[in-house]
Amino acid sequence: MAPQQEEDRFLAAYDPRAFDPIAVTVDVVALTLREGALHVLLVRRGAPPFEGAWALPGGFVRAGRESLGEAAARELAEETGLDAADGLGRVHLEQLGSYGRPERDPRMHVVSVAHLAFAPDLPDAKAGSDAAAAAWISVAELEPGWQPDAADPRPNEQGRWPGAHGGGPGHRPVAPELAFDHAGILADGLDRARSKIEYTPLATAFLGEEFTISELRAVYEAVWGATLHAGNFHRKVLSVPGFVESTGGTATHGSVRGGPRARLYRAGDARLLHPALLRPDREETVR
Amino acid sequence: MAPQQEEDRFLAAYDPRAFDPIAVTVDVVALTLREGALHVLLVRRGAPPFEGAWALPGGFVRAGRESLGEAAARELAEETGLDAADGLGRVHLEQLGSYGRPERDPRMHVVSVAHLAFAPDLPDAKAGSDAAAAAWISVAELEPGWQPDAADPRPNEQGRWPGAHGGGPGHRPVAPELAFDHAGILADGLDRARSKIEYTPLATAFLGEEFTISELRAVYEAVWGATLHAGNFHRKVLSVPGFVESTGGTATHGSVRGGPRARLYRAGDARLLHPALLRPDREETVR
DNA sequence: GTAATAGTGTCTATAAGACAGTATTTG
DNA sequence: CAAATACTGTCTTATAGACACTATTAC
Repeated sequence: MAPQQEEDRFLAAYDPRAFDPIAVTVDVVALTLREGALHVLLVRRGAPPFEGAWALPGGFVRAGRESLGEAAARELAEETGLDAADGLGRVHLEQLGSYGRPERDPRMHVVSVAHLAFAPDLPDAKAGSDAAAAAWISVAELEPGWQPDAADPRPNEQGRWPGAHGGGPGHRPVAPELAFDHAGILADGLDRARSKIEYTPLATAFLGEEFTISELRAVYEAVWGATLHAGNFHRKVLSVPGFVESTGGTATHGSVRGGPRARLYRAGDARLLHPALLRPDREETVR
Repeated sequence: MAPQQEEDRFLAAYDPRAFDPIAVTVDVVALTLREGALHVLLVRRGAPPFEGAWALPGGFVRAGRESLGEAAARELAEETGLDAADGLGRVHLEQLGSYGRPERDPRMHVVSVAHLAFAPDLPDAKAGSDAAAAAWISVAELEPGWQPDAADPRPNEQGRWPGAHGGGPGHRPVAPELAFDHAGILADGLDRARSKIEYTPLATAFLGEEFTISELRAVYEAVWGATLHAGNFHRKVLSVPGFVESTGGTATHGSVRGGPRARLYRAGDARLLHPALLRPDREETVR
């Protein structure tokens, strides 16, 4: 190590302020199900850099005043309009990872601590103070390897691009570039979500307090982009201890297209699923 | 949101420097096997705060000059004496998570991006510039719920506490408090390591280029603190595609206490294990 | 020789998936 | 009534673990 660097380090041990500053932000990959398809919360940036581009919601951590998780919950609340009282408590929020390449923000070195959130269907997003717009965007339209007929998500009138990046009605809009390195963060978040529901009961975080097994299966199908066998899924879920517990009730209606009224369940007390629900068809893509 | 805070945010969108600074550090939970037992690299702090206490190796990220992973690799190299040339390349290094409670460092708000490293048996550690000492410390002596006879690690002459926190020869020293929140980071790192070797082939990162199945089993036994069935483990490892591949060679000697010469293997090309090697006995501790 | 180990065979319990079948509801 | 769905039964295959057995090496 060069002598100058050693001197730097020595000083820093006594006063970290001797270093050039690095800004710390939190970003949130917030996922929800709308119209049977997986959606992510995005904001349109109202200021440079990347003004006008879509980005993950996030912002600077308030030094000395909040932890990383608190900052992420605050940013999420600002964009969703939720507060702790009316449902933020039902949202699952976990840390995803930190992103700190020096050139990832043109202004200065910014380290972003990304978080991942699973939310039940929420009302339309509303822009926070520094965003021009906020919206739930269909993940299928954002992913490069999008396969339009995988899992057959119902055509959604809701999830269209609000405004920008045109494409008249009926046209599939071109997936936009996300600001900064947010495309990579989103990809990591989707990876994490897809594997996390394998071995934890967090798929239930996408649903209301009470749900049917079919609704739970719809979560897995939307997140994984795969069709699951209804009968085997049903038995499997009920056989994993602590995954779900019966409420004793039944749904008030059958399905839209017929069928008996399904029984209702709530999330159980397990934190990990034993045995896990493994994704189908991953053997060869993995090596 | 209060008007003053909105104003803060508006300005920050244009100039992040308007915020109070947060320092960014990296810390490394570096694990290795010595004398058949899991060890972690610790340093004795040579400067306040927590001067004289043991801590994870780490330091400040150099603003604008390195990514988080590069900073972690640099800090690890400084304490282990390795450089990219002579073996740092064989060390597995991944991000563990970030820790940012405002009060975790008494000097100022410091966000630490913790990393996790798996290393083959390395030479004795040597203190970096700002540490009074560095040493590989037996993990068993650091964990609260330590069970002295679990997995029967051989009594190690090497892993004793060098100096501090006395305890004469033959006495088990009291586990010391780690500086900052490093005890929690270490616990998270051990959790991650224990689950990561279930579904990835990273246990091989603790071994040399060539190894026997028994050496690989010793890694699992040391990390999990459990005894595994030799015969079933052997067959299981060979049955997972891409986990290990034969080199064609055999060990030059049998085991210390007899037995045939074992065949040699190297790490295969799989990145995930299918099916995974599940830890025994976790059903009820998990809920 | 004795003891420990490497590697393999076999049996059982469990789990996953394919498939079928019954009862219930919508339209 | 026709069609879709909720849920259960059954069969086949893959896997995990218990146990046993042989061959090989150290001392």
